Amino acid sequence: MARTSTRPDEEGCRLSCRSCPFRPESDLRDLGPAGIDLLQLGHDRRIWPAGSRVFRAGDPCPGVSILTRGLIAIRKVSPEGRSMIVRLVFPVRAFGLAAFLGPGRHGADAVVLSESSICTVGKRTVTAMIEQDPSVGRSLMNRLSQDLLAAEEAILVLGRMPVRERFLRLMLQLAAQPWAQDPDGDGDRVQFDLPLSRQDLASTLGIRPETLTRTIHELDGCGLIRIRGRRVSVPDLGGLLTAVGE
Amino acid sequence: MARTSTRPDEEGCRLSCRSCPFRPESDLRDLGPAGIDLLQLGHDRRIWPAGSRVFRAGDPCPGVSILTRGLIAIRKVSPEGRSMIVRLVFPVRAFGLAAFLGPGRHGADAVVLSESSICTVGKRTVTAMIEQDPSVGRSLMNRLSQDLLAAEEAILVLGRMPVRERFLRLMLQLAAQPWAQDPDGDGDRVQFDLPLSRQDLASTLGIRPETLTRTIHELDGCGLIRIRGRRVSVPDLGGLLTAVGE
DNA sequence: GGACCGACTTGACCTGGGTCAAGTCCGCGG
DNA sequence: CCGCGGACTTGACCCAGGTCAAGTCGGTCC
Repeated sequence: MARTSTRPDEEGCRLSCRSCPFRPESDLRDLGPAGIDLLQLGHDRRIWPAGSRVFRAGDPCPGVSILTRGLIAIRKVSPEGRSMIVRLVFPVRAFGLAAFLGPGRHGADAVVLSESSICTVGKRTVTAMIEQDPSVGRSLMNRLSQDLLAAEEAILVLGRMPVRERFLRLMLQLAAQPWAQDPDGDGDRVQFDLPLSRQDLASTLGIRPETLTRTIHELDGCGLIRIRGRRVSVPDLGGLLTAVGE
Repeated sequence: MARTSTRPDEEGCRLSCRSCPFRPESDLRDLGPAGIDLLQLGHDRRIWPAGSRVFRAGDPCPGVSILTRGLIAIRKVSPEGRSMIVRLVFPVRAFGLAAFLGPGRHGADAVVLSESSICTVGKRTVTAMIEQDPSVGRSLMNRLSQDLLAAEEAILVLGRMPVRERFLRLMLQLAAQPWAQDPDGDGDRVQFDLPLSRQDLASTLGIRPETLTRTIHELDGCGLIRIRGRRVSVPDLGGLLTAVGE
């Protein structure tokens, strides 16, 4: 795992795993006191700057990573050099699990899209924690299952829905994350800053940046969502939800 | 799990799990003698006709299924009614695993594309087998991981490759299955009958049947692959492999 | 401040694949 | 043998999104 240009995590250093505010929301929520002690010794938390790479396709997988803050892209590149972001990792999700529980080598790159704080737990520690608390193994399997179901949903969306709807669905995902603000507090309006560049947005949607610009322009016209630079405001979340058919 | 129009599997009835020719190739390969006894009591093997449905999205998941012969499509349908085959299940693979290890309900339909023989193992039996032989749990996780990696590959292919290449890749997958014949025995030529209708092929590729017809016609012209009705012949497997960039 | 550079936008144009409407083919029942 | 119906094909046309070539904008480094 490349450690280029990372620095120890100030927040992390002050926290013990026992009082870590992220763990109860994470896939390690079921860890008992003994398991937490293992985690305390066996984990490493660092801040990764935007643009850095946590691992790349083919790398051996030294353990499991958990994103506590920021945004990670899982990106695949075809032999001819065509690349696509196949999945986004939001906080507080584990990633690199398929490689850990499966073939032992990563099948894609993990790229940091916006400054992220990542907890890395070594293979040996994970195994020990699972032995200590079997429910941890179950919740990791659960995560993997959810990821597979989400990937199959993504295949449906990519294959059968026009760009405009794909884009709106992505915006809804981003609007559900911790960085989204609700100025009125009534749960209807939402505002946030895009944690991805236009290029990365386009790559996530499987389109060209030019098409993304045009799509944003078009959506701006119909008032469902407003995007100026990186600032996104959704005037009516409910309306947006019905627009994507949910 | 719907059992409409299925009949007990003649082959299956004659076989004991101990001597089952499929198990050593399956995800239950690591089962010890005690585990095999559990399987013997806790499994059910039936033949499913083409067109039948093994489960549908939302169904509770009563266990794990293993396809020993035939072909299954995992199909998702969007709320607006647009549907797509998100994955094909080939023999001898387990399916319905994500629901079993995850949320407990299926996220998609499983449709039988060509007459299939399916071994179903109840939840309780699977749990007992895993307790008996922890390596079984590991190989199921392994399967799930492989499925996720394959799904992410499918996203890349769907998002970034033209129809012609998607089609050739699908043909290569089909050519690697047990039904493919090699008339000369030199491993270069391959022949087989398509186990899917044109409609299902199109649905797997995320295109319309009309486009599929045109693509096949076009490929026929350049000699890489020959398709007459359901008969497929690949004159030069190596050439096909390099054509898709591998 | 100014020069530079990369990210983004805009416009003009093209094309892969979708859509719609006729066919044609084939298997089946009578 | 005929008539029917569903799966597949063909042709004509269209349009979403890709491509290419200029822009413009904003940030950073002297």
